[in-house]
Amino acid sequence: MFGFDDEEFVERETLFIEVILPLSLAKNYIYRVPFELNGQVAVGKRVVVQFGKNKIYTALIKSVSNEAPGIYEAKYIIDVVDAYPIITHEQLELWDWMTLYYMCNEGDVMSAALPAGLKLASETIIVLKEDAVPEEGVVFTEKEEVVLTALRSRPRLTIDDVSAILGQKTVYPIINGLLDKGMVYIAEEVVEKYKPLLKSFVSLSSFYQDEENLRQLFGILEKAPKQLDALLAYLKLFKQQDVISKEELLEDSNCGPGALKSLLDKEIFKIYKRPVSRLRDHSDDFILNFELSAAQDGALKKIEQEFVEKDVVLLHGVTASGKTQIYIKLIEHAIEKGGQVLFLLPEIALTTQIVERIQRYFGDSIGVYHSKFNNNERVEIWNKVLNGKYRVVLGARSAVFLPFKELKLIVVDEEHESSYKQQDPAPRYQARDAAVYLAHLHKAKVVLGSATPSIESYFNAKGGKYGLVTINERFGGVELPLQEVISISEETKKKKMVSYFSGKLIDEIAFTLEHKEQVILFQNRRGYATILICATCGYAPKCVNCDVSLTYHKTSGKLHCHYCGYHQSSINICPACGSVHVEQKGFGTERVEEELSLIFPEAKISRLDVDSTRTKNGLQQIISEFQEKKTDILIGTQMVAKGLDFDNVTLIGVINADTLLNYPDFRAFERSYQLLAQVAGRAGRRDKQGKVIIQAYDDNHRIINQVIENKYLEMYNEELSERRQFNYPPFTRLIFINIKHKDSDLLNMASQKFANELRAHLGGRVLGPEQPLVARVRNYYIKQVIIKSDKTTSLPKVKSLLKEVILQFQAEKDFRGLNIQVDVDPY
DNA sequence: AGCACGCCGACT
DNA sequence: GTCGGCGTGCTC
Repeated sequence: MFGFDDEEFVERETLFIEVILPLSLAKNYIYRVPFELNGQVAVGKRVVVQFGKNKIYTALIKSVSNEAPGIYEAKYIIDVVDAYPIITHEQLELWDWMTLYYMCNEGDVMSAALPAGLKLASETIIVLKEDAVPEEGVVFTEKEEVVLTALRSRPRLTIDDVSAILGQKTVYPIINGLLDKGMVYIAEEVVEKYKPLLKSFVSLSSFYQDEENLRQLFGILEKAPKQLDALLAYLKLFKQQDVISKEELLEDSNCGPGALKSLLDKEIFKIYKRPVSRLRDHSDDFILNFELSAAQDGALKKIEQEFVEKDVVLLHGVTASGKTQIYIKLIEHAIEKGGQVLFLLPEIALTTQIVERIQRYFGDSIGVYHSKFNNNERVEIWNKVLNGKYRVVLGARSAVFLPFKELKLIVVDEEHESSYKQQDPAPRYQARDAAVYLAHLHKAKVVLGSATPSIESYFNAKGGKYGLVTINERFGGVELPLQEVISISEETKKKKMVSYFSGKLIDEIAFTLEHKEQVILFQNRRGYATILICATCGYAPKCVNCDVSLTYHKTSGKLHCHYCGYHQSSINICPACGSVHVEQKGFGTERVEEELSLIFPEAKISRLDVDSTRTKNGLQQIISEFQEKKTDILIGTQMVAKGLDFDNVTLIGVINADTLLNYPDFRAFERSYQLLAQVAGRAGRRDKQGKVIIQAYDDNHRIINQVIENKYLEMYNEELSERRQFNYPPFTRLIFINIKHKDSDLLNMASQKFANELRAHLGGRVLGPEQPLVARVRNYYIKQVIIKSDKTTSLPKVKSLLKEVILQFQAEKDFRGLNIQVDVDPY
């Protein structure tokens, strides 16, 4: 080709790129591409850019254009990192959606999405100029001298190093001084954090690959039996596999490293290094052979049938109904069609058998992705998903960010779990919802599975947006536990209550212990007494921050606030009137433990709540002691309902279900039902039917019966229609706004004003500032304002209004220092 | 996120 | 006087 061809033209064009920086910034920045890099820039690749004075970051190219920004001169990019885009088009779309939907910055999403290993680290490095001679008349300060001396023994120092050497934080004046005096310069070093793991492999040198030479070698090695042994082991291994690692050879040949070294010295063997996977090998091709039960098969067919019309199906299957097998079949079908599958699990579930079972079933083509893995491993999984080596990925919420290419199916197990919602750093996303959107981008299907579905998923299923499939029987003939609701009022009348326990519950506990089986008792309050109250004047100690009653903890002898962690020593005399009649009202796990030990002095009882597990390893120790049957009875708060599997528990008692059913909002009532259903489903073994005893006052019997009869979803209906009656929109988009400040009075004032401002814009649908609760984290007070926008107001509209109000608000001089976090929780 | 700049109080 | 604290604003 001669003359002006296209390529030459492209090279002459000046390109500008919009990049996302991995920082929480309100907008993206535009950089200029030097001609020589024109051919390399592409959307989805990373670039090295200088941002600010002397910081270097890797940013991601969001778009490429040839129009220069009008007002400012764009900086040049330093380099292009990737040969190929590491972010797919769909991922960028997901990021976009997330920034809008959860009201955060693109940089927040990028930081959350990329494993740290793909974000390059930059370190500012100070280097001594080799030929530097101070100009005449230049005097160094003492601190400058110290730094210069340090640089002479070690010519490269980071800012942190200088800070350490001088023993002070502010080092910039000194470094600037040295820069001005021409003694040092700043070098920026971008370090790629990911290093592949190299492993040593052994191979026979090419000379001995020849049969004749090899035969002669046997003769030569006759006098060195260990070396001969190594050679034989090598040849044997070579028949089975094409590469042989150093370890394998040493292990198989019982020759020491000495013998191997001599073979290397004699150039019989060669060592070469190559990158290997850090991940555990699951090459054992053990196949779980199972047949679906009729119920499972029916559910599977129904799901696939629903998929014709619907993109999302809610699978409501009772505890132990064998949802995993259904997932496996669905995954199999998706893989057969050449697709990739994402299997989302709550964080805690990732360490349990379900992962192992699926891993065994699908072998090498499966990846596991969650926070316990280090950066290198995460990058490795990322790459394997990108190049399609992994067909199935099991992961916690952050796995929605992986670079899928052929996504066909997403399974969200335990769909109701709150750990799918990221709480603190932005982006505060709900991974289940993000998964639905991700699937939409890939035209993939979604199964949401749960024994206790979330209210929003049920709502979507009921409204016809999602399909609904139900399994009502347990898998493999395991019987549902016998469930019995005991009336506390009636037992009291009959004088059968002993402390907090009904006669029936005590009998059952005794019976269970006799049979060397275990008991879990559930009481959803911690501490000893819920309230202390003066019998004479009615005074009750309250938290100084939160305006809630303090709970008495006998173990610590203190009064604790369960909201903010505030505590003070307990009282025996009423501080208001001096009376000695201070009564205890309400009871928690500590009290249950104490009372129970009086009735069963022989039994070994332990307690599982936030207090008893506060010490390091506390939780693990309590659980393993119970699993090893060193404890007979475990008393716990809702922690006992969370995915714990004990195989010898045949009795579960709910001490007081009424405390569970007192709910101020629909989130709380949802959680109550879930907890109750989870607890009630957990008793029993494969070979023995379990028992569940639920104690409650009469008014709540109907609700409890319905929950345990697994008319779980009907409960939602009732609640929803009740709310409709009161003209209280059952499904609102909630926008939580946390406002933080160090000064609680100012915060109270500001949140009132903020809420009023919002009301003026949004028409009276703002709640929260009236609530007395002000939580305290570190030295900040936190107040929550909640916007309930019903479906008549569009979410983008509410958001833009909200942004406006926040900006306006933060501009006010009185309220500076106010930290406003927005958290959208939409339905 | 850094980092500079500017404004204040407490010290050689 | 200036060192060092923190609040504020900016980075293409």
